[in-house]
Amino acid sequence: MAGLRERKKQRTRDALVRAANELFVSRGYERTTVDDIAAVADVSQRTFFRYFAGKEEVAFAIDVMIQERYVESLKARPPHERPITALRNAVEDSWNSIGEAVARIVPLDLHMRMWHLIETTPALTAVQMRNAMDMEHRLALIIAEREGLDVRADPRPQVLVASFSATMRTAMQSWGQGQDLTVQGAREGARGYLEALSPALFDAWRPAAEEAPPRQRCVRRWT
Amino acid sequence: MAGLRERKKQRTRDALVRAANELFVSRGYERTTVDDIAAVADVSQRTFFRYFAGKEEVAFAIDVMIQERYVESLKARPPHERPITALRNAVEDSWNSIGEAVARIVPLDLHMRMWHLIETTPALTAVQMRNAMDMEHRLALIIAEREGLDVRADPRPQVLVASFSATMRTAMQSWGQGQDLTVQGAREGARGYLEALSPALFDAWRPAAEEAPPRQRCVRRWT
DNA sequence: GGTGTTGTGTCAGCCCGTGCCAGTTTGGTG
DNA sequence: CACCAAACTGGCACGGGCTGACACAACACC
Repeated sequence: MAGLRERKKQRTRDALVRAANELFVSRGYERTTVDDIAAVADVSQRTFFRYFAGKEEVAFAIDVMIQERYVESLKARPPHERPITALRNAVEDSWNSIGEAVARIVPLDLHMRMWHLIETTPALTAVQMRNAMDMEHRLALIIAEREGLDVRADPRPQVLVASFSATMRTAMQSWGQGQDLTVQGAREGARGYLEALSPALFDAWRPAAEEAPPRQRCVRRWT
Repeated sequence: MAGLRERKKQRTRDALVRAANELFVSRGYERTTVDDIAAVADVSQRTFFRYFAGKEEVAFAIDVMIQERYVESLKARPPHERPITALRNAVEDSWNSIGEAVARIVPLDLHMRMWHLIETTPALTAVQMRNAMDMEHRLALIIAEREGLDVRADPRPQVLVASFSATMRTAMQSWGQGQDLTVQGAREGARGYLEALSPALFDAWRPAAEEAPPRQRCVRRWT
């Protein structure tokens, strides 16, 4: 148990996150001012900016936590799994523990609505995309490590992670547009999209004979 | 030839874009104020905001134009090409005509440096990612149309486009980090990454026998 | 040339974000 | 317990992004 100072800081931080999430969800991101958030959390505006670099950052506090957990899950996957399998299984793993971790800071359904707000607020989707990109770099490094590759010389880890991440994002997006806002629904949606990933790139939509197959000698180049 | 009013507007707009690009590149995005841009283009700050919704928008004026051209290229691809082939060929097509189109507004090397600035400025990369996402939706619609699919019911167009786009982005990124900032270099880099795309998802990195193959019965679900 | 439309400049004002300084709380020490 | 140094906080001023309102100038059309 850390000192009083540390605990106090954690409490104000959580209060700010909770206040921000509630205000954002109830009256929208743009229509919420930093002063509002600070007032609800009972601190000054100046203090808010000592905890978060900007208004955007507080909106992604939960997401960042979730991302950290995912990275840990991936690192913990056994090394004999193939890259894409590890990526997929890490999703399943982290989804099991995320719920309660989130609930310790904000109610779960509040976070769901917050996630939906991010998807529908341009200024926030932009930041979300950049965060996703940063994470892709980290994941590519982990995959490259697992496989003993140099991420600078071999594009495959980066490409694989980027495609995987893009697919997950797409799944989450269409899930958010539907009505079923349960975690279970997201999980099943993601499974379906991931299953569509390889065939979509195999291009097994029509009989392959319609077009001459492209030469794929690239495998030799990196082996 | 449009009226004087129309031409004048076009000229101020181009002047603003050019001024902004030059200032951004020379002293950085954050250290350039809107007043600076307006001053160089010889208009008031208020007028700037009548042409562009924000400081970010003027930074992507050229990119938006390029994106429009790419969409046109894709629409013009013959319908017998398979989706991924059409996407790839549209890249080749548009790269042939983009250079001169850009040069009519800003010098080409200035745009190259601007592109590099976007990659290295967090606030701009975020917007770039969102733009890319918006475009993915448009491309998925086009692909779905070509194939006679419903983009809401079948995730494959969205997944394919997302993976393709992510791969292109990755290629552009590693190209920007290198020294060869010629269009030819970008073209060849993109080819290599695209060739890596399918094998990376096939997972042909190690002998497949190490792990039981995942069931892929999904193809049946959408045929 | 007169008239309505459209574009522009000026001004005031809100909000985000930062540097600065003074006041308060906490943790450690004699 | 008293004291001090470190860390945290609040208040203030200010620069910069962005918007609404209004008056004025430039264009288009008759």
